Order: sequence, then C-alpha cells, then structure tokens
Amino acid sequence: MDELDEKVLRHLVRDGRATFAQVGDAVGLSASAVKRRVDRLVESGALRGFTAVVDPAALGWRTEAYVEVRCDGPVAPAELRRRLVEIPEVVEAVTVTGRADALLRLLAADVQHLERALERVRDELDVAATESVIVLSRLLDRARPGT
Amino acid sequence: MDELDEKVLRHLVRDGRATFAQVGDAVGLSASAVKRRVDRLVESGALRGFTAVVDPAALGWRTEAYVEVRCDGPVAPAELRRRLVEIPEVVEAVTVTGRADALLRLLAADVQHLERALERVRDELDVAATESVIVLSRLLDRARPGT
DNA sequence: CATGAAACTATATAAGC
DNA sequence: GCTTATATAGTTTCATG
Repeated sequence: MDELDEKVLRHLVRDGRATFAQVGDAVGLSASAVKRRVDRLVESGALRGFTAVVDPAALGWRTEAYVEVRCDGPVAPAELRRRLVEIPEVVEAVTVTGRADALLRLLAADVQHLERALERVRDELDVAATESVIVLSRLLDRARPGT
Repeated sequence: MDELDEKVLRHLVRDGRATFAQVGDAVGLSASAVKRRVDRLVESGALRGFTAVVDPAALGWRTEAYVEVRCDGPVAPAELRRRLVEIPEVVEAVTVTGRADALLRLLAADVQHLERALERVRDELDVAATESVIVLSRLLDRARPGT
C-alpha cells in the first residue's frame, strides 16, 4: 500500500470505470502495471469493489432521514443486522456510542412512506425510543462522484 | 426509466465494472442495448457515475463519527458547504430538520485525530454546539458492495 | 519483485438493419 | 432492439532492471 496505490485508488474513486491505461497515464504507470496493482488491492481487501452511483430521486426515493434507535435491553449487532436487512428502506446502519444503540439512514418515497418504514423498524426491533431528523439537502458526499 | 433500466442499475450497483454483455445476460438484452440504456441513464442524471469502494481502514482511517452541528445564527447551505469541503475529514454532510443545522460524517485515523478534526469544524463554522457519536460497527451499507 | 512491451482475447462502440 | 464490423481495452506472458 504505497503512494502509487493511493493515487490509483483516488483515480478509481473519481471514475470507477476508468480504463487501466487512463489510470496509468494519471499515475505514471503502464496499463498492465495498474491492473496488477488493482488486482492486488482487491485481493487484499483495500479495494472492496466497484459500484454505480444512482440518484435516489430518479428512482422515486425523495425523502431521506437519519434515525437514532435505542433498544430495550441488550442487542447483539449480528441480530440487529439480521432484522434491519429485511427493511429495504434502511440503506445504512451502524452501531454507535452514547445513549442510542444504532444510527440508521432511511430512504423513502415521501414522508408517508418514511413513517411506515419507521413503524416497521419499531416492530422489527424492540425499540425503546427513536429520534429522527429528515434530510433537507445534501451538502457533501466524498464517497460519491458528481455531488 | 422502466423496469429494465432499474434492473440494469441494480446490476451496476452490485458490480460497477460489469461488462455490458454481463449486464445484458442478467437483464435479457444485448450488450449494445445495455450500452444505450446506460448512456441514456447517465445523460438523464439517474446514473451519476461509477466509483471504487475503498476500505477506509486500509488507508488508515479507523475512526468514524457522526456529528450534529448547531450553528450560531442563520447559515446558508452553500456557505456551509464551502467551509466543510475544506476539512478533508468531513466525508459527508447534510442539512437536517430539528434543533441541529447539519449532520456530518467524519473519518479520522484515531480519536485524537477525530478530536482535532472536530476542533477544526468548530473553528470553520460558527458552532453553538455539537453532539457526536462514534461508530462502533457498520451493520449495513446498501450503497456499497461487499459489506 | 515490480515493471513495460507485446501478443492474444474480450469488450466497447458505431453503423447497419 | 439486435447484428455486425472495427476500434479499443483487458489479460497473460515474458524479458528486463
């Protein structure tokens, strides 16, 4: 994991479908050298994969919210995960320090849909309390190009 | 934006470097038909681009936090954005409803580094109060493959 | 040990239908 | 939207510093 690897990664974060030759031009390597590095980065796990960045609004998901969830009693993260994957509106979930057990990011078509998704969250988990904020605008997202 | 487009997008979210032929096999189209749809999806903005999914830990970013920020007085989102892009540790930022003005996601090497980044946030913005939670584990991330 | 050049295969791309 | 033809890129091999 040297400086060249980081440059390769930076370039691929900017354009996940860049050709090896394009990356090579940017970092000063041949295409085959870039390919070998990319293969190694994938192998080592530093590069987890490639993905398309989709505008949620184009799919009709126009309402976004962050929800802090506090559960009744102790909850195993694995169990939490198992239940949350069942709710498609939950697109991101982490366990956190502090009063809350988990922080969720939800995408829904509208606030009515969001409310139904939240009900489902409360049903699936043994929720003691939730605290939600609705996203007004996205200012910054370094992991996604074109924002 | 029909059902086929959604299937194409789903496939490209799973594998952002899939060939058009691979996508075509999965959705029942020829490679060139897939390419035209992808071009159109990019053109329309539904598909914002492609990116590499990098493991932050592999780059030495092992500490993640969410920070609610409340500012002194009114703040224009554009101004907020301008100041936050200057702080590399801030990888995501949204404006939200409720007491807080913004919700930030920060990545740092360790808690010491996180603390310094938070100080910088407080300096750059006219912060009245912050409330931070540190991420313990990531349960789910639908936007990123291999998680 | 990593690289670059070259040969070979697969894919992207554009034009026809 | 599919098929075909051609340009471009991915992939493997191998010789080199």
